[in-house]
Amino acid sequence: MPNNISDIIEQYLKRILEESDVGVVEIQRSELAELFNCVPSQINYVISTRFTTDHGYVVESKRGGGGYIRIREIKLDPEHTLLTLLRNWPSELSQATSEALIERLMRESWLTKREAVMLENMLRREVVNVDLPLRDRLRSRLLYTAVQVIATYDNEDH
Amino acid sequence: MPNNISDIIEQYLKRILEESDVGVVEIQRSELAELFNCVPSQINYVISTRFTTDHGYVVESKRGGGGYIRIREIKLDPEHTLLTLLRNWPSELSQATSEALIERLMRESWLTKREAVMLENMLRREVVNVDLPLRDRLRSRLLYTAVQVIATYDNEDH
DNA sequence: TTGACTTTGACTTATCTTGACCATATTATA
DNA sequence: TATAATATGGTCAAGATAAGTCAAAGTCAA
Repeated sequence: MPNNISDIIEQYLKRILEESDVGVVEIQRSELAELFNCVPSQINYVISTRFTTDHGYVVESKRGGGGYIRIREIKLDPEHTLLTLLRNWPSELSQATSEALIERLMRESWLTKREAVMLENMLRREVVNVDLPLRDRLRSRLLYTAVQVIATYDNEDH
Repeated sequence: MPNNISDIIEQYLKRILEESDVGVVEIQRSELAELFNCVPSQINYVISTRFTTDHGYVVESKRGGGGYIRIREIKLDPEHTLLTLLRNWPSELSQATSEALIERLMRESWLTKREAVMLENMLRREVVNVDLPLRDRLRSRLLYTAVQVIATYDNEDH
């Protein structure tokens, strides 16, 4: 069915991702581009259109010698709790709302008690003390990033 | 996974450091360079990017005949580590410095791996995306708060 | 023929590698 | 003992490597 390079690269990456049973794939942009005879930035296009958090992936990368692009799958529970949460993430978060969210995540065992306390304190307005509405946007990005991490990294302590 | 010589040399040195249970490793620059087939100054690069005081290491060296480079891992007094750290907290923190600090706290078991990854990601400039120098001040406050929590909240790991 | 999606490439940023030249300590020699 | 030779390590800037951004151009279906 795939009739363009982007679709082909997408399928390729998803196949590799399935074969790696840890849900992580690491590639070199230029290498992959060469494999599919396209310009390197095409890889960025594929990633930014098909491997977003909406799609259930988190991407990291490093430039320079020995650089890479790493794609991780978001871990799914039956309810797709974290994926759903990330998909509908609000662009602004008040302190009260973020605290409620953190409490909920802790109740559902996504966060340890200590992580929850840490996040709650970090997101207090005295700490994130920039002017509104920037503050609420910043708080949103911070917690979003934290949730992204718990969605992709296993916590060996629990 | 390390795809470049610098990472490999870093891992090598850290392994040697662990094996030597006094937390000290002494090398000869040219010898090490030869071992990894690189120019001697590459060793300096590795040290200056991965074994700084922020990372929790002290490096001494001597030139001339019988010269050496000695890397010492500095473990702070377990009783007062975090309090001392908090007392001398810098008002601004770059991304590189905060990453070094987080890595160090993890090495000394003050942070779990997941907490460390979470904090590192939250403190990235793309996330804390306000203009400098505000960004570095904000990063400082955020990490300060996190460390404060792990200092007061003695979790099950300690 | 318009609009969404894809492809391309010029330019930017980040990180690592290399080498020429510099500084300092030890050892040999006058 | 002074000085020269040798043996190390240090600095820094240029070059190499690799990913990111963005906008212009191309494609294709409705």
